[in-house]
Amino acid sequence: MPAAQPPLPPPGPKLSEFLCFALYSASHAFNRLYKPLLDELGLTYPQYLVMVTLWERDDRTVGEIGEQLFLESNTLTPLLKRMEAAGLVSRSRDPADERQVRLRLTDEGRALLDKARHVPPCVLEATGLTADEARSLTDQIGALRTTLSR
Amino acid sequence: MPAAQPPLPPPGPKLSEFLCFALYSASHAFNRLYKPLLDELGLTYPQYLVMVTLWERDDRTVGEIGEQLFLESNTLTPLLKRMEAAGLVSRSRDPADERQVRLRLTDEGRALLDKARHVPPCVLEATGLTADEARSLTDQIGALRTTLSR
DNA sequence: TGCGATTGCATCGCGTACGATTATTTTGAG
DNA sequence: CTCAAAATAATCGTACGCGATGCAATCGCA
Repeated sequence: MPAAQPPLPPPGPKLSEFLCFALYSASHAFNRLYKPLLDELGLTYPQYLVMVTLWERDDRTVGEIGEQLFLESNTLTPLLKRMEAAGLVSRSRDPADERQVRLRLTDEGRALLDKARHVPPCVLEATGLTADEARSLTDQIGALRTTLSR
Repeated sequence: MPAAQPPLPPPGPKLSEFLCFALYSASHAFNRLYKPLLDELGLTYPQYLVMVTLWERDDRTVGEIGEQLFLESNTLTPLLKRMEAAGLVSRSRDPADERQVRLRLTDEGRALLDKARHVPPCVLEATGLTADEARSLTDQIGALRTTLSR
């Protein structure tokens, strides 16, 4: 009769199988890739995301930007102040509703768009994906985020 | 003859099409999902990842853990000190190579595995994905991370 | 109209991330 | 065997994220 299996503790989960860890580590890998590109623009990665939202549509409130980026004012306020100090945006209370702060691109902030145009193709190339593959993955992950935040 | 197109500035990239932003925001969404689950264990998310690596194999150096998690000692050292203060791990110089610090689970740290077993299935359920779908997405993103970090 | 509830932003504290630097130990070429 | 180079953590400064809380402006309902 074969020896009984030793009562090894059941194994824990394997790190490599964690979807959350794949996202976490890939997100950091993207950050490291962006760093040198954004250093040339004087932006951090979250600051770059704010610029993208403002290049899409200018004159937004803190809340609107936060809705786009899934961030709260406790993160955005200091970040936006640094961007204001860097001369990229202006922050001013909305006269029609003094609770709101409106963000507007300065001329310098608007001009940065042209210097930033090479970034997305450069990043896409580093992913080694075709545009279609990247879009598909982006959509899958976007759908996942929507499911998670419920 | 049709009017000439007005010389609108070419549009910037759309945030929703950014793969990096999908990863970034989904990663944060996972963090928010994990928070209440890990609060019960007294862990933060990166600390949980460290525990997962140690549950897989105990008695690792800071560098080995960093290799698994893609983190450096500047991030890990303070994090591990907090885990030591919480009584989950011990930190001690390797007598055979005094440069290295070896991390070992305490009894309490080992015991936490059982309290943590419900977390992965709970998270998988929140993703709304089947195990196969989750595995496929994990593999795609893992491959992407490998490509990016080169 | 008055006033409590809500909204929108700011502040504070803690815990990551990470570039740059430092200190200590080990390695290895000559 | 020696000493410069490499390896390994730790330290420091800056910038996120975010829970908790504070504060002023607005809203809504009696």
